[in-house]
Amino acid sequence: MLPDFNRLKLFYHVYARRSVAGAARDLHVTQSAVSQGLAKLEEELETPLFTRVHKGIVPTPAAESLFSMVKPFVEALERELRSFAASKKQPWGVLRVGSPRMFGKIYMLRVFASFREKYPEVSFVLELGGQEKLLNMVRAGDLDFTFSDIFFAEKADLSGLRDFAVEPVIEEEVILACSTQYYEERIRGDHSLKHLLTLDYLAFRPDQLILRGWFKHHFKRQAPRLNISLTVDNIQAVIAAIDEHMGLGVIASHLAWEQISRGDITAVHTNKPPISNTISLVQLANKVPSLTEKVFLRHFHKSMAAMEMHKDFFKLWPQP
Amino acid sequence: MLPDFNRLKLFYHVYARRSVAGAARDLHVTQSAVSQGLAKLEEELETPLFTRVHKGIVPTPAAESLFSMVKPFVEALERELRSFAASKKQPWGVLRVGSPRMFGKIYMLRVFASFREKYPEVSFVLELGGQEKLLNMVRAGDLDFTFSDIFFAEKADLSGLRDFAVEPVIEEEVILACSTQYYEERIRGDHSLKHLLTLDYLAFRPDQLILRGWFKHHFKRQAPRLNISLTVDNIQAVIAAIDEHMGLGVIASHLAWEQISRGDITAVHTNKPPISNTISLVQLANKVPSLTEKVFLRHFHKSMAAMEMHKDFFKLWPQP
DNA sequence: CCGGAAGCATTAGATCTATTTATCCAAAAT
DNA sequence: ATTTTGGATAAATAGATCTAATGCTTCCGG
Repeated sequence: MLPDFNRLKLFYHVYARRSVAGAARDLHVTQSAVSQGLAKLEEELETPLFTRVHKGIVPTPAAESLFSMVKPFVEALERELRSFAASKKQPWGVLRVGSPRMFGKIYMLRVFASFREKYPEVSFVLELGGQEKLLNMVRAGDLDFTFSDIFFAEKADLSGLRDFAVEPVIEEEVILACSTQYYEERIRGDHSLKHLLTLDYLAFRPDQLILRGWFKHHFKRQAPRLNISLTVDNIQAVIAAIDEHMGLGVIASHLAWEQISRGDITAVHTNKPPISNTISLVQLANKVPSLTEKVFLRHFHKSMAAMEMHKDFFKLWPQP
Repeated sequence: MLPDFNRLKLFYHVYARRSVAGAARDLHVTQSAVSQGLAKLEEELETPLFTRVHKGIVPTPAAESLFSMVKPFVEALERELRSFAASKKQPWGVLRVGSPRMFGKIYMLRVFASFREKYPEVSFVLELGGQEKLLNMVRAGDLDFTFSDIFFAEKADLSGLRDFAVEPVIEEEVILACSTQYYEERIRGDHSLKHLLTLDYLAFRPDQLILRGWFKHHFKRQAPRLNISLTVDNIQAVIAAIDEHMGLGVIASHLAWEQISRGDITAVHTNKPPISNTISLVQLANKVPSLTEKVFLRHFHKSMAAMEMHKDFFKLWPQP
């Protein structure tokens, strides 16, 4: 069906130089090789590409139109090759990373911004979404890597993780919290399941997965219907709702650290340690990371390390 | 420098199928061949194109951007191949023909029009101009063929005609003519060189080549300065000027045949036969004509044959 | 007019490389 | 446990590509 592509490369040189011998020089082969190759191409295409004249060759219309498609290809290819080479010397190009919504909005955007200050040649595609979707995108090559939290995930399809390399990058303490005022009015130390079920809840996303997760972890049973006073897909909005005394929400403690230290927000502990939400970097195990990727991940880890210095502050539990 | 093009073709299939084994099936080779070829391509580019996962491969960003340039090329190539095949079954595409201005405007446009009635898939590029320019364009492959008149050419570079095939297609009788009224008033049978030099002339193009040619032919000497009353590059305008009694112009007799038969225009003969201007079809000798070309030239010759039926009417000379 | 030189085609033989055959490995499906 | 699937690797081979040599034709310089 398609002709031999190397002969098209040969044709490209012959046409560009309008000369068999010239192309031979360009390609560092003998004139005979070019002559034979060209003849074979014409045979393959069943179309004469050049009419032979005394000392030289003259392209036919077929050659012109063939060249008009080979030329842009060769040129694009050369550009491509140069960009491959360039991105081996310095970070360059697009980095496509996935992240859980919360983590992405809070951390990643900041890291991207600071990275781009140093490497403006690198741009980012940030894909926010559920872990399953993100992992599938990594598996399909649509993302270079993704961040993923194990807890928030429903049933981590651990069997399918064979191909992935998973590296924990940060641990969050997941707490159920409300405003101190709400706590004083409605809870006053009664952390029993029965009592908690009478209160108002703030759901992060309609599936209430996170709330259910909290109850499952702390009471070993599926949470029954909860009074949902607000559903919203933005964790900052959940915290704002807590501030407004609208009820209880599950958040990462450090996200509301200021309010907690000031005493505006209070966590509801049980006798079990709080959920530890590990956020991990997930990528294909055998992937050879590009320079861009390596430099970015080094930058990312540095940023995380800087935050880890506050790590102790983020721990509410064990209670004093 | 550039990678092996056949491996790019291989890459195209591997990427399209996201599978080494799949590409092997497409290409009718073994899985091993594809695996090795792909490995070599990655080596050539010094860039991993796929990361190997358990049962399969996942494209890297480099593969994506490479594919984004290979894909349009392959598709364009397939289209091209189809159009090559199509134009072997029926006339198709563009025919680029050269012609002397006069001949082109008078004859060629008509022939094109009638051809396109039958083969609307064929379009034309008509290049009007001097013979040297047109021959060079044929030599360079910019025209498929050209029509050329030998007489009107200055010094036909006959040495350089080795590569051309020349085939006469029509003979014109070239005459010096004026309006009968002008003839009666200013010439009255005195066709001597001396007398003729006192008259007014109409030049077709500023170089006066044609007028000079007429004098050289009939009096065996270079024509001295002539009174040029009008210079114009359109032969119809020359005839119109003759009609308006502005002077003498050199034209092909058949172009003013009606006026001549009506007695409105008179030719100035000498004792030598008039110039015979042979218009020939010129093309590269070794060229294999495309189907389009063959069909068109057959059509052209038929049209010419139809005109040749009037051939006798076009002869003014020998005078009765 | 004659002997290079330039440009391409052609042939036969040498070289190279793309492909196959065969084997292996790991995970998934049966 | 066994088979199946997708891929990697090593060695052998078949086939394509390239070179060397030669011929052909035209142009050019002496």
